[in-house]
Amino acid sequence: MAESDVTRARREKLAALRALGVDPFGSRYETSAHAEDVHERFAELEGCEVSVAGRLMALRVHGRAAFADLQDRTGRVQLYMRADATGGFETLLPLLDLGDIVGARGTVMRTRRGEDSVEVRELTLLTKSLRPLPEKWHGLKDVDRRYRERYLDLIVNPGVRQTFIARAGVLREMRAFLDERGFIEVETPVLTPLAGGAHARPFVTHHNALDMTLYLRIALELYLKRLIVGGLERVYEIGRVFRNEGVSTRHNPEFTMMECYQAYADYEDIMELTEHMVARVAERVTGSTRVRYGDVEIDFAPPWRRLSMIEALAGKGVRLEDMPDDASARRLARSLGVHVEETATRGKVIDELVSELVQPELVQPTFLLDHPTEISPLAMRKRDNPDLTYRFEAIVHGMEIANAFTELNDPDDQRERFERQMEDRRRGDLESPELDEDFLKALEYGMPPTGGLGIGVDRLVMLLTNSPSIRDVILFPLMRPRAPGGSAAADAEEDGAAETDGDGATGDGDGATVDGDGAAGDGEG
RNA sequence: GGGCUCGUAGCUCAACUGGCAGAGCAACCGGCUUUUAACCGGUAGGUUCAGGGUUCGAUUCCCUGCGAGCCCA
Repeated sequence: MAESDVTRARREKLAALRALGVDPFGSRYETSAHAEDVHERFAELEGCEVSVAGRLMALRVHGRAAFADLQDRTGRVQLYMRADATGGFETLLPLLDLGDIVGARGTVMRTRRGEDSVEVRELTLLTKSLRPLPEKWHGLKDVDRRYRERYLDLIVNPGVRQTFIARAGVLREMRAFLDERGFIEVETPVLTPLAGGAHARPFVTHHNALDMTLYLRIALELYLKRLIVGGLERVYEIGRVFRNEGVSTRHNPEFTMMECYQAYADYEDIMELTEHMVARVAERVTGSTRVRYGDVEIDFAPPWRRLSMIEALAGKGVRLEDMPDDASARRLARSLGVHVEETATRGKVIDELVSELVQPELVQPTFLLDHPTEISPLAMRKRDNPDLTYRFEAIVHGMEIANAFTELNDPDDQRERFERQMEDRRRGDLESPELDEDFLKALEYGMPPTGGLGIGVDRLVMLLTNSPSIRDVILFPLMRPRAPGGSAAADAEEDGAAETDGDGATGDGDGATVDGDGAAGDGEG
C-alpha cells in the first residue's frame, strides 16, 4: 500500500538519523521568537539572531539552497537555508519530511521577493513525524475526519486554531466581566442524585461504593440558587452540562454553559448585564461589536430590541383571545401550519408559535420577554398577570443564546410547579425533571429576590467565529465510533471514540423543546 | 424517526449511457544557491467504505449494512 510506502520511507529516515547520532525525538529547545514576531517586529529584528520552532509545512529545495515554511502557534515564517551557511544542510535536511518539528536558529532577513525570513545558521530536528500530512493546499476537508482527528485539523486548517483561540477569549472575557461586577466563580457538582434545572433527559451512571444512581447535571441552576440562599449574593459558574439527546448543528450532548445569579436584581437588570457582557465579549474577541455571520452582519451593541411574546404573536396576527384554552390553542397552531403535540398546553403552544413563526426572523440580538408560566417552572410570575413570568430569552440569528428570569423564590409556588412537572413525567415526559425536595427546603429558608442568567457558550462562540455548526467550536464533538473495516481512514487511528449508548433515536419529541433547551438554565414545563 | 446527498491513491478530486481506474499535491530517484501552490525530467502507489444482486463485463445500476453532511418532524 502507498501509505506504508510513505511511512516506511519515514522510518528509514528515522533509522538514518539515529545512525548519524541525531535524536529524532529531541528534548527542550529554547525559542526567542514566534513566526508572528518576525513579521510584526521585522524592522526591530532584522539582522538579529532568533530561534524559532515549529512544524515543517512546506519545503522548496533548490539544489544548494532551500526554503521551508515553519508553522507555530502564531502562524508561519519562512526559513532560508544555504549549503554554505546552514549547519545540517547536507546531513539533516535530506532526512526531513513535511510534518517534522524542527528548531531553527538564524538571522532575521528579507528575501529578494520580499518575504520576511530566518536565514538559518543551525537547524535542529526536534520530533520526527512518521505519518504524511494531508495535502498542503486543499487541507483536510473530510468533516468526519476533521472532528475525529482534530489534531490534524488544527495543523492543516489555519482557521480552526483561530476559532479555538477565540473560544478561549470568550471564556476569559466573560470571567473578567463578571469578576469586575463582583461575582465569584464557583464549582457545583457534575454528578448529582437528581438532574434538575432544565427540561432534558440526563445521562445516568452509578457510584459503586455508595451503590447509588447518579445523574450527570443538565443545568447549573438549582445548585447556584442554593448559594444565593447561602448569602454569596453574586455567583457564576462556567461548566459542562450533559443532555441525553440527539446531535445536530446546534446540539452536542455535552456543551458549556455559563450561569450567573445576582441577588436583589430582577430580569431587567439581567437584560442590561447580558447585552453589555455579550457586547464586550464580542468587541474584545473579534475587535468589534459588529460581527459577520454567514451573509449577515450582527451588531451586539446595546441596547438590544425587547419584544414580548404577546407582541411577537400579535405581529403575526395571533391574539391570545383567540386561544382561550389548550384545545383552541392547538387548533389555532395547526391552522397556521405549526406542528404541536396532542398533549400540548396553551403555554406550550404559545412557545411553539413564537419559536416557529417569530424566532427565525430575529437576526439582530433580541430579548423575547414574558414567557407563559407553564413553560417556565423556575421563573417568578408577573405581578399583573400570573400566567406569564419575568423571563427572557436572547435570540440572535434565530438561535437562542441566553435564557434568564427573575427567579421564583416563593417555596410554595415552586413546589406546585415541581409537582406539575412530576405529573408530566408520570404521563411519560421523560425530559420533565423530578421534584427536588432539598432545593425547596433551601427556598423555605429564604432566597432574596434574584435575577439569573444562562448563556450557551458554544452557540455564542459559533456566532463570534462565523461557525455554521456547534461541532466547529467543540474540540472533540461526540462522534459515532468508526465501524470496523469502515472507510479508508478507519485504519489510521481506531479507538478514541468511546462506546455511546444508542440514542439519537429517542430524540427531541418536537422542535421547540430542542430549541428551548440549548442555552440556559431552565427549560420548558 | 423520515427525505435527499456523499464515501475512488496518504490528501484534494476526475472517470460520459455499464466497457483497460486517472490528474494535481505528497512520496521515491535525478537536476537546480532568493523560492513561496517553486520549477524541470523520471519512478512507484488502488479491497473504488463493507457485503450481496443484475450483467459477457459494475467505480457506475439494484438491495442491505456502516459512517458522514444537509433538510424535515
